Amino acid sequence: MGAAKETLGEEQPWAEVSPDAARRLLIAAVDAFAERGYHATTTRDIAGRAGMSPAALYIHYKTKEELLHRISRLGHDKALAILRSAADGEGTAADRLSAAVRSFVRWHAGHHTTARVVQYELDALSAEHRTEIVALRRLSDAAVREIINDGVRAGEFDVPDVPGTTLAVLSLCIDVARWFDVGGRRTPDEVGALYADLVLRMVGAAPERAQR
Amino acid sequence: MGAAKETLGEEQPWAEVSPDAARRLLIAAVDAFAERGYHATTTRDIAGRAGMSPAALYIHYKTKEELLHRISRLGHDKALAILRSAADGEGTAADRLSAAVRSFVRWHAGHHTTARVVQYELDALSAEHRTEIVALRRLSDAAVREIINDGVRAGEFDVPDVPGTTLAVLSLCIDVARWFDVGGRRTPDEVGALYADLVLRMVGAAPERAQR
DNA sequence: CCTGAAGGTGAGCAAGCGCTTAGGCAAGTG
DNA sequence: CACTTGCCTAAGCGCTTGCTCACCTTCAGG
Repeated sequence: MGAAKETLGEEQPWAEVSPDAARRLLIAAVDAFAERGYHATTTRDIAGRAGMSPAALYIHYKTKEELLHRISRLGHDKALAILRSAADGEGTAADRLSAAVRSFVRWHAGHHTTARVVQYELDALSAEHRTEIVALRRLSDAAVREIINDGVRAGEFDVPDVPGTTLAVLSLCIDVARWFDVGGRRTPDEVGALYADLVLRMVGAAPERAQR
Repeated sequence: MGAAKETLGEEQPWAEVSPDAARRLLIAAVDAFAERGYHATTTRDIAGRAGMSPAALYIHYKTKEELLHRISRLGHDKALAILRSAADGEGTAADRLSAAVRSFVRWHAGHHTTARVVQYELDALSAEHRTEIVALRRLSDAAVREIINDGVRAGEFDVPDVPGTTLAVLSLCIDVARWFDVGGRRTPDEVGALYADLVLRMVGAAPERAQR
């Protein structure tokens, strides 16, 4: 399915950020924020990682917070696109929920530095930027809730508390960014598969392999 | 002061911290760290919330990091005690897993300010303190894994990947501290009940509709 | 009464912070 | 050529940070 867009998964991250110096600064900021947190990161550190002087940062970004906002915005856009692509796909609700969780988790594990900044540094955003981002998060919530509602309507799922289960599913996936370790034994693909199975259990979908 | 009654009939939190001024400072630090994060909190802010001058902090604590360490240590001790109390209880593995999740989640929701600091400010600890805390976390992991293993051995659970599922269960519970909102519609008890049900589904325990 | 310990304060230091400014250099355009 | 434009740096400004220090107050024991 979607053979023409097959290569999009391998695209260069942050390709939409230009010019080159701005992208280098943004990547350096992602690394630094993920490693130490936004407030513990200095603008000198970011510029240093990008191989530039501290003042260079302010040519491409108005403030340190604008850098965080750009990262958060792009990351949330990407995360939402992943969820929607799965939600709008073909197949049963179980198929779509499984695909959504698998790809969402794979992204959080594979891009865990970015995801960590995106998911855990919201408080550092300005009030306006935060409300903008929170709106995006509600759309993610709606995408997942829609799949679950479809499954319930179709009789595939058994979910007593749809909003609560939606919250739990998203929370479970998001928290992958906190604990995922590149040096660990699990690959992003493996975690995605494990989590897809766990989530299908949470919604009471009939197990595919054997009935019990 | 403003922080509502978190005790739920239990004893006064932080009762083990003395003298009184040290406890007031610690409670102020918990509030400030939870609200703004460790690095964004100033020692002046902590002292101010406790109604004291900035210098007073250093009579009771050597550094700002020692304050965080004390909070983190006490919080992890409490969380581990909750898990172990449920793990060592009576009943089937499903009963014990359900009880563990319910009380663990209830604590994370009811004491979400403390839990937020405990779970999300580990990186701000010094290297030595962090390894001490990480050891405690491994014990929590072991407590949950033991219950799940018991259930698998007894034929109560169907869990293909025990370490992975253990990780997911703990991750799910911990993340409650991130999103729980006092102003929200759910009480800590309700979230605990919902999550206990979800976790039983994750381990493939036979649904006990009568049980709640 | 005096004395010393315990617990507090006001003032402030050295370091580090986010961010600004003045200016340099290379490339493109009339 | 002169001039603008884009990108970058060295220097540093004004402020805040974690933390210290000289000093004050309270109070129990002799």
